[in-house]
Amino acid sequence: MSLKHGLLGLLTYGDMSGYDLEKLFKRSIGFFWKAQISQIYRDLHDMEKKGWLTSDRIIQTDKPNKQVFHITESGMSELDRWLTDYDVSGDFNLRIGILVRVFFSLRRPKEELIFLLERYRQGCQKALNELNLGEDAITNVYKPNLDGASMAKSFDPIDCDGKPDPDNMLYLNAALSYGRHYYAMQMQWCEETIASLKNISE
Amino acid sequence: MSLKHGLLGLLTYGDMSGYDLEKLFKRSIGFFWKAQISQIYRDLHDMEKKGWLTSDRIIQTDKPNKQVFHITESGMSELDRWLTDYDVSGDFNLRIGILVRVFFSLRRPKEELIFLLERYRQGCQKALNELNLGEDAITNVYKPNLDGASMAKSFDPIDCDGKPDPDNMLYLNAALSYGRHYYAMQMQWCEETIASLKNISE
DNA sequence: TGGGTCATGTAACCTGTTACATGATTAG
DNA sequence: CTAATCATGTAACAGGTTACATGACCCA
Repeated sequence: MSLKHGLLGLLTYGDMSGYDLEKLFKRSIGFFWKAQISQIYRDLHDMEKKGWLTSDRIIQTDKPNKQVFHITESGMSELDRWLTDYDVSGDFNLRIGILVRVFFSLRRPKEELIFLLERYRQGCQKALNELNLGEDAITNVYKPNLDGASMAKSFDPIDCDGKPDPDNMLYLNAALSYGRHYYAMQMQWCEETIASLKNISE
Repeated sequence: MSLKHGLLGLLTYGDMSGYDLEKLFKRSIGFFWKAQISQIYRDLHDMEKKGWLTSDRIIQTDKPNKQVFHITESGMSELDRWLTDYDVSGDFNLRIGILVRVFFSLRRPKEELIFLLERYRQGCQKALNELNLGEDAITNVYKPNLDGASMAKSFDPIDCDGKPDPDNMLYLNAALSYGRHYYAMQMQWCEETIASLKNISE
């Protein structure tokens, strides 16, 4: 379980609607956890039923009305419970689809796998570029597109004087650093594997 | 979707029961895709309904009876369709729980995260050891514990003369190589992150 | 006598995906 | 005129997890 906890975490920075959350999610946790907007809405309503959130319906005339969620004491303690009890063993239940594909490659021509790995490498490169863009956006005087109450000002790791919050940046950097390691590792693996496939087929 | 395709792939090596498949799965694809036995049974029955498999009930007197599954032409073509159409984009829908945990670490004492990362590093070390043990078992005249009809002889990447099948080993090695890269990368990331956390707190 | 292996599964649940629907406003 | 953005969701489905149940045999 974790989309719920991701959303709880983001809601500690301020009250937001599902729509706001999705955008913030994409620019932050989204680099290592993909979420569908439909699931965000569902989980928000689930969490409201559990008492982890409350919500207010904001009437707007120029735009559609919005439902703004607020984390409760109970939600806060659930978040802290999750953080404290976090069990790493679940992280070793891997599901790396590409390796299943590689494993059964004897059934297909070698060129097909080389082509596939080339596409995979490109995908990694693209993801790495997006990660670096996201990092730039955050570290270089990044400002979320606030429109008053809707977006949490305090999410911004840069404080009011324009200086980064060193602790928040530390954790953000740790996560981004994983991303860089991860994609670089995979690109290297692709290149090595492609090379070994080409050696054999010559 | 992919447990089904993993099972289809293994069944190309020979007819097996759900129980046999689970053991074989653990020693092969299991290094990069974890499966529950209950799901294996369910998916086998689903696939039989779809016509990808047929099954025979084998009556045994000393042991419980078993249901042995056989891949059909239709199952073979589904496997090949999946191999050919494999879409890498799904592999970039990451869900790396530990990074969500790291991202919200400002809410918890630093020591807690250091402790968590230390456990994570140990988990990687353990997974890496298991991978190496598995590799040894396969490359050094590995023989699956065959008991006649139940286990597929042809799964063994070592042929009848005791020499490895070079092509099959190539794909197996590519997958194992990913595993080594993957765990080594994560261990390095843990060490770097722990070091940076300790620097700050001093 | 107790625990492990053999061998099968069911049921409830949780999580995530895909496709669809509505309808106004705004920018190119 | 068209596409995007704002803002909300529902329904059906696919995939994975957890807990439970049965019952015999074998080994220490």
